Amino acid sequence: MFKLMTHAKSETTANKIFEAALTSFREQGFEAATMRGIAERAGVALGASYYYYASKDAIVMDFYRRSCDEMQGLIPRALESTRSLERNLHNLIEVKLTYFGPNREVLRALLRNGADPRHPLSPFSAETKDIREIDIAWFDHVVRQSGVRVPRDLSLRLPAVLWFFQMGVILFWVTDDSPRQCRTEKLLPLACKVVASLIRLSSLPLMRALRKPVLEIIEIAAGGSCE
Amino acid sequence: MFKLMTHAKSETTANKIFEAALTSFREQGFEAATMRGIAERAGVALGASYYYYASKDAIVMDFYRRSCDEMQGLIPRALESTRSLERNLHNLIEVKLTYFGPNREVLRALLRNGADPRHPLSPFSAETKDIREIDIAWFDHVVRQSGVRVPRDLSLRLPAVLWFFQMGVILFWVTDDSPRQCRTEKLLPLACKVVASLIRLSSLPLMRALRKPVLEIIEIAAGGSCE
DNA sequence: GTCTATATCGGGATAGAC
DNA sequence: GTCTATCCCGATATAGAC
Repeated sequence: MFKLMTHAKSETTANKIFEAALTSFREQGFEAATMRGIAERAGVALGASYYYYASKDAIVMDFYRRSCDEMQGLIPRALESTRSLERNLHNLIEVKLTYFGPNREVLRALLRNGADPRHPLSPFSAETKDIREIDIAWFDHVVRQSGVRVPRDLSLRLPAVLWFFQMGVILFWVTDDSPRQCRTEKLLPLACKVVASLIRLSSLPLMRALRKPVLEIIEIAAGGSCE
Repeated sequence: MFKLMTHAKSETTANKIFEAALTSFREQGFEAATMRGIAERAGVALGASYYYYASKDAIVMDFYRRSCDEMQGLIPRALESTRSLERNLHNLIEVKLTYFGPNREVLRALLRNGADPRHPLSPFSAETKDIREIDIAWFDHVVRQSGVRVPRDLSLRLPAVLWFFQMGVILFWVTDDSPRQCRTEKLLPLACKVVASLIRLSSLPLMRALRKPVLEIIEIAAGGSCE
C-alpha cells in the first residue's frame, strides 16, 4: 500500500490523493466526502484512488500513520519542562489534540468504527498495533520520568491503561462541539489530576483490597484467557 | 413509523419484516445483511420494508425499543432477591446480557455508531433518550434500594454514571469473542465489586480531595457549558 | 392505507482494457 | 499505473393493483 516516495512529497500521485482526501474530509466531513469527489479534486480517475488506497478507510489509516510519525518529533519537547506525572500526562495528550486540531473532522471516522476492535481503523485493532505501541511507550516514559512509585503488580499494565485514558479524552474531544472544544479544555486538567492522584493512592496499604480486583479487571480487559 | 397492530403479532407485515431482519442480522451480521435480502426473506417487496422502516438503522432502533419494553417485565424479578448494591448492579446488567444474548450480532450495530452521540442509534443520542432514561431510572432504584449512603453532591449524577458503566460492560460483552463470552462473565462481578466499593469509599472524608475534581468531570461530561 | 414492481440515484468497491 | 465501465447496495421515487 505505501509506495516509495522517490519524488518530492507534493508531486506523487499518492500524495495528491491524500491531500485531496484530507481537504475533502475537513470541508465536508468524513462521511459526506466521496471517493469520486476526492479523485476529482486530486485530478485523477476514481480507479487511481483505489490503486493507492484500497478503501476510504485506508486513507484514514495512512493519516494515523503519518500523524504518529510527525508527532514523534513534537512529543519530546512537550515533556522536557517538568517531571510531574500530572503535568506530563496533560502535556502528552495536549500535543495530540493540538496536532489533530485542524483535522478533527478526519478523526470523526473514529466514531464510526473505533469501538470495534475487529475493524482495522479501531485504535484497538491488530492493524493499528504498531501505532498503539509507540503511543503506549510514551506513557511508560512519562511514568518513569516522574519517579512516582508504582506498585509492582500494576506497573506492567499502567502505560496501556494511561493510553486507554488518553483514548477516552480524544473520544470526548472529537465529540465535543462546544466552542473551541472548551469543555475538553476544562476536563483534561481535572482528569489528569484525578488519574495522577489515583496512581499515587494505589500504593497505599489501605487500597490493597481495591487494587486486587482492579488489577484482575485490567488483566481480563488486556486479553486474559478464560478457563 | 409504528403502525397499529390489529392482527396477531406474528401475522402483521411489519413483524414479518422485523423478524426477517433479526434473522438476517443474526446469520450474516448487521453490515452484511441487505434490505433486499430482508424483504425477500419476509416475502415482501423492497418497497414494503421501506414502508415500515425508513432505513436499516430504523430496524435496529425498533429492536432497542422492543427490547426495552420487554425487559421492564424481567428486571423487577431480578432485583427482588437482595438489597445489596453490588449484587443488584450485577443482576441488572446480567438481565440485559441474557436478554440480548441471542441477538448479540444485532448489537454489533452499536459498534459502528455507538460512540457518536449525533448518530440516532447511539445510546447517547437524542433519539434514544427515552430508552436511556428508563434505563437510568433502574440504576436509581438499585441505589436507593441498597440504602448505601451517597454524598449529596454525587447522588444526582450517580444513576447516569452507573448507566454509563453498564454501557461499558455491554460494549465489552459485544466485542468479547471468548467462548460463551466467559471473559465478560469473569469481569462483570469484579467490576460490580469495584464500583460498589468506590461508591462506599466516596463518603470517606479522606476522599473529599479526590471527589471534588471527579464531580467536576462528571458535570462537564454530563453536558456542562463552558464560559 | 397497504402493498408490488420497477426504475433511478449516489457512492463504495472491483475488473479489466490500455 | 491509470482509466472506463460495471456491480452492489442503501435509499428514493413513481405508477399502479387492491
